[in-house]
Amino acid sequence: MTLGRPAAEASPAEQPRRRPRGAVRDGLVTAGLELARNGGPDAVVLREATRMVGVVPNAAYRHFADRDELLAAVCAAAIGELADRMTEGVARVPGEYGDPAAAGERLRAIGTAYFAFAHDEPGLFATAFALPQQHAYGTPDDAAGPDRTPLGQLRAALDELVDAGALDPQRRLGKEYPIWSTVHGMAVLSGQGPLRDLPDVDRRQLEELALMMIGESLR
Amino acid sequence: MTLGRPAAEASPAEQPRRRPRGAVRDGLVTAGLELARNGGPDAVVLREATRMVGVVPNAAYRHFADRDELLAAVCAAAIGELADRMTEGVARVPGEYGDPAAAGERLRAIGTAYFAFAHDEPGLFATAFALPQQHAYGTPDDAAGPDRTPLGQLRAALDELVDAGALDPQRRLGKEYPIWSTVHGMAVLSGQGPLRDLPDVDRRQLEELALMMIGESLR
DNA sequence: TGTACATCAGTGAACGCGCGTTCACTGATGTAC
DNA sequence: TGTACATCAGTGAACGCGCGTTCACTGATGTAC
Repeated sequence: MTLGRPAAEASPAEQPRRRPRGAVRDGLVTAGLELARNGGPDAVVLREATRMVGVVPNAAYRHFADRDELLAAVCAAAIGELADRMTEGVARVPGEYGDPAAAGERLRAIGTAYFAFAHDEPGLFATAFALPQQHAYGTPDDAAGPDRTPLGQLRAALDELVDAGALDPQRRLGKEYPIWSTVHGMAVLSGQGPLRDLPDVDRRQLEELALMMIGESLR
Repeated sequence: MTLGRPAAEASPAEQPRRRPRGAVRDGLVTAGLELARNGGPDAVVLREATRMVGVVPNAAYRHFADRDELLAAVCAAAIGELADRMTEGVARVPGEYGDPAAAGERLRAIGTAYFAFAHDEPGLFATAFALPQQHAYGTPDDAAGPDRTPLGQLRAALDELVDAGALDPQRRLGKEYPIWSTVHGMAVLSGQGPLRDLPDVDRRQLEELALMMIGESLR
């Protein structure tokens, strides 16, 4: 898998050798993301990323202070992929805002997307939580607009349940954290964790149990 | 921190140079455990462990096929420490077997011990779940006798709740997994995870919310 | 009880590896006047 | 519009590092007869 041109087969003066602004940086992040996809955070090797982009290793230092800063960017991208999956899952649920049943389904869709991401992309999932220093998990990238982070989307789903009258505002307080924990814990245990060798059927059943437990705790 | 004698200051022929049987192997595991305590699974470096024991690097290969086998032993030891903490926590709860309130407290003690271990020993906690290949989590080391593994102890607590009449046997089925997930998820998120920078007070509050959610799901 | 021999558990030296990172450089691009 | 210069984004070469692992060896311990 090669991104950009490897130096070996350089274009024969047809194009300026210079890449468009930001292309190398973007390429490094994309390459790092691919490495993370296949091997988790430890596989995000700076030299390998530069090789994939077709650039000399130290060129990376024009764009990142060190390897950790590259990893941070990759990590943010991984979180973004998880967030996208959630958004898609939620969008797929019919029913207008405030409908109690639909609100419940949307919350469930968030959990399901979480499980699916952890299962389909174990490397990215691990990377999303291998934050070298930053969070970017609960803090919106923009001050305005809806919070598209995973935690933000979970909060929105719970808020809708309250608006729909399906959840007592009193019991809403802080509920996102135990719920997140339950989903995350199951994803970890059945993914990389001790339950990772379970057959698919069993795993799905455990995931279902987790979602049911969450449902119970909202009733 | 040095275990055993470093080769430098060898005893001047006072003792036979030979260590008692199994001492080097045990020393390597102990050294590895110490490394894991301070830096997680990645810090379990074979050469460093041999240095701590005071033995030449390749001596380790008399006792382990490779680094992964050493890590597996260290990982098992870390799981053992977690299990010990649970056992102690449960033992500290008064009230005889079958008393509903006491049974509930014992289940809670298991969760509390889990949180405390994750918080006090983040390196060991991470190592306990960095299983290179094996499980040893839900499978008892002995066919006979009570299951002392973390999952085994959780199961026992739930079984007692059933025996005490505090939990419908119907609802008992598979409950250990969502419960484990909730506790594990919270431990991970607030430990190494995105919530790791929370002040102690807030963290404890979230842990409490997780335990409450578990309580609700048993009612 | 004594001898012969196999096994065990260590030593010493070396290997190849790939990594992150630094240095001095160069040529293209963008900017000020 | 043209020139002078600063900045940007790459190259090329090299570094030190510590790791896991292999090889051939040696001397002590345990075992068979």
